[in-house]
Amino acid sequence: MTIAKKAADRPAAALASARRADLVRLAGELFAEKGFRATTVREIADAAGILSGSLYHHFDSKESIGDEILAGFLNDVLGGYRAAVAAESDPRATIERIVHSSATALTEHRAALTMLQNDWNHFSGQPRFAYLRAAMREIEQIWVTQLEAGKAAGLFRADLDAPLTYRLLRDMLWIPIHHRPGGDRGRGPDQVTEAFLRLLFDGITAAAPARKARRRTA
Amino acid sequence: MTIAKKAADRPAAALASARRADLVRLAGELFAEKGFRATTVREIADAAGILSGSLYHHFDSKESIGDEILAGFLNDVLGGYRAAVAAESDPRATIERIVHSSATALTEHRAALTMLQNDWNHFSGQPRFAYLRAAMREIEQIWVTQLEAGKAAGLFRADLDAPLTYRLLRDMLWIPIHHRPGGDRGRGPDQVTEAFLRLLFDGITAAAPARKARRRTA
Amino acid sequence: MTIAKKAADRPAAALASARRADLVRLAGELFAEKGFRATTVREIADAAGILSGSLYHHFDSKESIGDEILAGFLNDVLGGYRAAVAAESDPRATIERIVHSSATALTEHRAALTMLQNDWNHFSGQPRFAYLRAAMREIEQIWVTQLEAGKAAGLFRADLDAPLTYRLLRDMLWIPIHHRPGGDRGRGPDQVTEAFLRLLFDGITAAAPARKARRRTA
Amino acid sequence: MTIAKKAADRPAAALASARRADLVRLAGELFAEKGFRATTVREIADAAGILSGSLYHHFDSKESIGDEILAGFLNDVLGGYRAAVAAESDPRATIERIVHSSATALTEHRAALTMLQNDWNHFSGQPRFAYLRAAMREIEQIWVTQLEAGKAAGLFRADLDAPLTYRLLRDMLWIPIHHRPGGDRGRGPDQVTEAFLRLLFDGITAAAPARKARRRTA
DNA sequence: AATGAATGAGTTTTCATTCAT
DNA sequence: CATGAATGAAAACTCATTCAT
Repeated sequence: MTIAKKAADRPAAALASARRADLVRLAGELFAEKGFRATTVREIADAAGILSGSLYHHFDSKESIGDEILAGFLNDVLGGYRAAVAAESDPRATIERIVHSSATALTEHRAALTMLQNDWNHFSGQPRFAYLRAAMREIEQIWVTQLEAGKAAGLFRADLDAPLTYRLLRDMLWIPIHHRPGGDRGRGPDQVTEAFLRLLFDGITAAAPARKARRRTA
Repeated sequence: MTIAKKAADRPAAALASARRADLVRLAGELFAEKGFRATTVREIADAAGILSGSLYHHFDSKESIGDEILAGFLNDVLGGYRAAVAAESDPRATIERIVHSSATALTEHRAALTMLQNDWNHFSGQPRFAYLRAAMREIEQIWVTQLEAGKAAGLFRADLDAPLTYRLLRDMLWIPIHHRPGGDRGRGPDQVTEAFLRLLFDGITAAAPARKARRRTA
Repeated sequence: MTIAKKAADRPAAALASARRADLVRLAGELFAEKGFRATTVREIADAAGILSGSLYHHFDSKESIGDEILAGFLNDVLGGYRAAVAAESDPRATIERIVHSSATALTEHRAALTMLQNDWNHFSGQPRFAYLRAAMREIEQIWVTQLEAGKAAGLFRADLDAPLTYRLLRDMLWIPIHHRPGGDRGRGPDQVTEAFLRLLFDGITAAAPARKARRRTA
Repeated sequence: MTIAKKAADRPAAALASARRADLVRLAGELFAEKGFRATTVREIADAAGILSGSLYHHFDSKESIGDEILAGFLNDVLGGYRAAVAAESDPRATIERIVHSSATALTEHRAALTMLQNDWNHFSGQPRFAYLRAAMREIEQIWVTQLEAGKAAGLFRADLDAPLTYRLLRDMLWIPIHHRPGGDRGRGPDQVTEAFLRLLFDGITAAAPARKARRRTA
């Protein structure tokens, strides 16, 4: 049920190596900064202090480094989504769980996000990365399901267009980590996540204390 | 005060040329589909039915085509923002104006959005595209100003973190056009815009008719 | 019915160019000398007096140069075979026609032979070169058919194993031109072809005028 | 007078090692399938279940594996040729001996043939493999001598061009084993060899019924 | 305005080989 | 004997750009 590549095709040793993990992390940092395509294997090798050809001792292509990073990320994210759904709370609680777990996954996979944002076109077209589209479909389906359930339960607005709302939300979801480290003076991921949930549930409008209507008088 | 390149830089004929405009549009469509960097000048030339070298009769570089597209877009967008602010209504009305004008600009400049999303890193680093960062700063400043004003006027929640809210919102703003044409069965740009505003102002929670309070997540 | 690639996918100009034809001929000479894989694009470019990258203005890959050479050759060869069969003479005359036309094709496509001999494994595995296998099958089938017809007509030995005989013959067929130019002092292609036909029809044994019988191999 | 490398060059242990012999056999199988150059040391190592670097404990280069295989093969083949000549029968019997011994050698050295066919250019240029050219010269010389002797004895056609006939024959000689295992339903090496000799001596033409008869009655 | 040919700097990738452990 | 990591040289290919015609 997981997305992760089977280790079978290459010697297991290659996948386990500590050096290899180092290189993936290193490459990830560069991808996070400049995007996948814009990062050359030479740059990765330079950062690792080796020659570019030497990378191919550990990976059989640049793509496979990307694969490893993306698959790991989506595995984590989907894991969080599925766990949230499996907990079987009410839709609002489920969404809260989802958002919190996403924030965690994002924090631990900084590179994957940039890669998906910058190079989505590049990856999504290749058969090798078919799982990207599949994962996106599953994520959308979970959101839409929860939003509809919330409507049915009277928790969310009855006039909510669930698929459209998901679309509107989608990119916002990626934001918490998009903040450059140190770019958000004094606000940690938790605060950002809370602000997001607050915005999602309640919007920005102040609760109308004395007025009957929520809408303004003009 | 506008961003557009001075016409003086290049032969007036070139700028006036209908062929040139055609080529920019054509290139824009390709950029919208695949991103700026991922589109080769050969592809643009192929689409135009000429050889790649011939493009350099019209433009002195691929970058300058991108420049033209982005500058035109940001000019429109900033125009809308400034007009909204100049109208001097209350913050909520101003924000509505901003969102509506953004939706219009986005519809007319499909290519620019994809370029900014996919190739932001590429452009934002170059001095030539310094105006991109400047425009983004102006846009952020206008949003933050309006959000703060709304708080001061008691329209928006007092606990709103304006800069953070803007960040959360930002990518959502780009969405309306991101929908592939025909991808949103039956929903036109207007409906999408309305849904966005509704989400922004009120969130997804149903108005609690009989309940005491709606209250937050913690 | 021909093997030649449709010109449709690339601008017709590219296929027609005189320069392009020059380059194919040039590459062919190198392939003939050293084999396809053993020849680098740099060598081809050097021979043409340009940089290796410039070759890609004319071809989209080294493989496609090989494709052009091989397809042209097989087209000629198969043309000769089909014409020989269409002439509807007796099998011996048909085989003579086939051998003569093969000798001609070989003389005009020196490179193709070396490529097929040295790099058969390389090409025959790729889907792009599926026509190679198809052509070989057709050639074999024509030979076997003619050999069987000759047996039925009493022209060829009744104990002839047609498929096996073709196998034995096959490589011999390609030889006439394989002789390095100047390597066969005084013998032109015609003499070689005649010697081949004589060997094929009569073997090397002298006609036994007065002797009783000559033995067999046990 | 043998071609085999002097054992003195490398530690006796290495030559004696059973593991080493295994590796040569293994490499040979891969060479037979894909050719020498097209087979990477990594593939050989993979097949042996070790890492590519570890091969260099047994051989000092990939070339030296090829050397071992080719030298062994040519040693066997030349041995057969020389023995056939030393038997001092008539030319026809000598040729029969040669062909039979070649067939045996080929059966036992499948890899060597593919290597010579695919990578002749690669090897024949190197000083280290000078013995290849020498062996080929000796083989040709023996054939030509036997053919000429047969002509002088009135056994072979007086108009036979001996060097040219050898050239025509040459590739056919290698065939018997070239048949993929299982590719020749029901025909073993012996049958193939007989068919070859029959073709060589008598050609494919049926004995002319009304003439005295060149051939037997069947 | 456009062609056709080329440049040149860069890209990913391949692979035999070396060597400290 | 073998590993694991690396080298280094060369391979095929990409692509924005130039320029004489």
